[in-house]
Amino acid sequence: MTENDYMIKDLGEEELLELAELFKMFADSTRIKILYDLFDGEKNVSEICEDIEMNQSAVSHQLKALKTGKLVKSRREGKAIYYSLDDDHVKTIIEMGKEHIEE
Amino acid sequence: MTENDYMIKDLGEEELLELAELFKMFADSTRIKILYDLFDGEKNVSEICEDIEMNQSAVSHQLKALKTGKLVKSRREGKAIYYSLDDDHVKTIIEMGKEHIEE
DNA sequence: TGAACATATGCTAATATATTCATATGAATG
DNA sequence: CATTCATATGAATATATTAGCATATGTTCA
Repeated sequence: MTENDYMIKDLGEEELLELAELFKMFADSTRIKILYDLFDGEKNVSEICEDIEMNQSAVSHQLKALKTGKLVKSRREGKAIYYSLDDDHVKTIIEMGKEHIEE
Repeated sequence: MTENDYMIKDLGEEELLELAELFKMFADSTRIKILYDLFDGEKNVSEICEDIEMNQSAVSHQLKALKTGKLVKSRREGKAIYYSLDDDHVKTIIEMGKEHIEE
């Protein structure tokens, strides 16, 4: 690595591990379907289950993972809980992946 | 609204599964270390092993996964085999992830 | 208060994945 | 052409992850 290299390499071990954790969120079919479903905007758990055709328990488990990973946020409205994307980067990251596979 | 509003929703089940497969490549610490190591440019297996401090077999196995996923390419030069990133999107995707975790 | 509804969670079995070890392949060299 | 060096690969083990079931929690409303 040279001093004048324009590409700045500034990720340490710790950050790379964090990155791997982040990408894990997108690396499962159920989770990526949920994220993509939320591109439309806020939805409650039942709606998500219908849209992606997965049972409630599996969806809840994955929503929890996504929430822990700070990719979605939730708010309660009566009995229902509404989830939405928590970060613009989610869309951007998926878009980048999309461009890759489209080649 | 957000900078991502222009984006169309046009991914089907099939493509979402492909996307999950793609992101799996970034979702493991060994693989992301290898990819990031290759930001510097082409390196042979021994160099990569030293850089990321993993044994040769583990690195070879993950290089194979990355090659299957079309994220790296290789060429032989004598006894050594040199690997390099096969797609500009690799850098972009990692960069997007980096921006996410930096917030 | 209790029944009905929406969601979450603990546990478990099935499955997937990563690492390591031992060995194979393939190239260079004396 | 036998040895050494670089890398790949197969098998076994260890570990992680997922989905589904059963049940718990929390909310509404009669």
